[in-house]
Amino acid sequence: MNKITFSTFLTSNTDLDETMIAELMRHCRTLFFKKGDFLLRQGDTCHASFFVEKGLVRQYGIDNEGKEHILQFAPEGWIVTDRDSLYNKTPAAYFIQAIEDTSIFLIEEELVSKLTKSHSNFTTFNDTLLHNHIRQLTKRIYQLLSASAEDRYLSFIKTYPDILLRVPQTMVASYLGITPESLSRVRKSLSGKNFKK
Amino acid sequence: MNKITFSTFLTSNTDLDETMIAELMRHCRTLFFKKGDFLLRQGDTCHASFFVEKGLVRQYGIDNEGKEHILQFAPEGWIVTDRDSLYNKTPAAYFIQAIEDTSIFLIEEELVSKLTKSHSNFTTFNDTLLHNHIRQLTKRIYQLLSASAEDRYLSFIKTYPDILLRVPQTMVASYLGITPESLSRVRKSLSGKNFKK
DNA sequence: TCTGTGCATTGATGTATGGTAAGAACCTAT
DNA sequence: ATAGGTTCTTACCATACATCAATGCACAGA
Repeated sequence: MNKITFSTFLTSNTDLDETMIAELMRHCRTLFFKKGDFLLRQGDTCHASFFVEKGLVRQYGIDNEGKEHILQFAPEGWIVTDRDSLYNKTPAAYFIQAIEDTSIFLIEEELVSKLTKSHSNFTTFNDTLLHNHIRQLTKRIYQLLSASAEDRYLSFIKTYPDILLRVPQTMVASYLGITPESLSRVRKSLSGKNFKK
Repeated sequence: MNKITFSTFLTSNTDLDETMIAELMRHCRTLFFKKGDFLLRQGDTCHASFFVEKGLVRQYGIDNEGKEHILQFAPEGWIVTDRDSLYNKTPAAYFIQAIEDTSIFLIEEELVSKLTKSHSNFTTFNDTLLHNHIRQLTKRIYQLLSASAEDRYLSFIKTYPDILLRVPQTMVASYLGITPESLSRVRKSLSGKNFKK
């Protein structure tokens, strides 16, 4: 996967003008994380949003039995953060971790809230992010309520074909809400179905 | 349940001043829905947010097998809308329906976006709503991934004891992602556990 | 090259939840 | 009070998915 800089992302996906983008760039910095490093730990308070320039990140939680549950993957061009912690300045409930060597464009919340106050363009951009997030979360809930493991897997393949190839199946299973063993069986059963056609 | 007007809601939950609240009131209206009436149908485009003054509303979808899946309940003091449809002006994917006789304070999106541009207080209020929604959705996903039907039911009881008493168990089951029969068994098993202690 | 470590697969078996069908309990309207 | 609808429960059986344990495989490090 190629690197995507935040500035090209903004140029092609928003109405923000050159001046605004340049200002953003001046106040932010790029950080590098090795595979396995944490961008945010459960219990920390989150102060920034993370734009993934290169690499891959996951957000996940650990339940009382020690099992991991993945809320989200974020590859190049995605923004990931703990919105609850960020907005309410409370300890984060989830971890954010690099699962490949990753370069992150760090956007401090302080800067965001400053820009939001002064530039309505930027407010709109932020608003769009929130709405996209809500749409995505709602769709996921609906799927968890209505679809079988197999259907959820098929939908995952279709929606995130790129991610599928970059993460271990264990993590895909965790995202889908099933065990790795079950995912293996789902895949086997699907491959059988394809050959029969 | 007692009626909650939008203006008292705003007074006690936001920073909005009297003038702003008065302006909002002037441009909005209250609508009444009978039990079973639809505030929004799948396929319609949503143009407003619905503040529940009195009564109870649900948002739900129907899958290809004809089964209903409830995304959300909204009792007095809650705001419900189809954010995707509202923001992107696309056809709604879900229904919004009154499940009691309900009085709704209708907030046109056009008004919201006008106020958002001119009054930063109102922008903040709107932003808070979006963040609260995201927090709630994320928590729900995490529960669907990690908790058993019994645990989800216990959590529902704890979080929405009022709603539990006002909706048929069929709907609670649909919200939890299980069948009414399973919910009945979960309840039976729980009542057994309580007596044994 | 050997070896360890993590990941994927498989089989045997267990458990949670679903499907069906019947009846009981409860509303509501006449 | 009766009838007709809906909701809830229960019993029996079916299925989806989990758990446990063993094996194989690939790849990184000594």
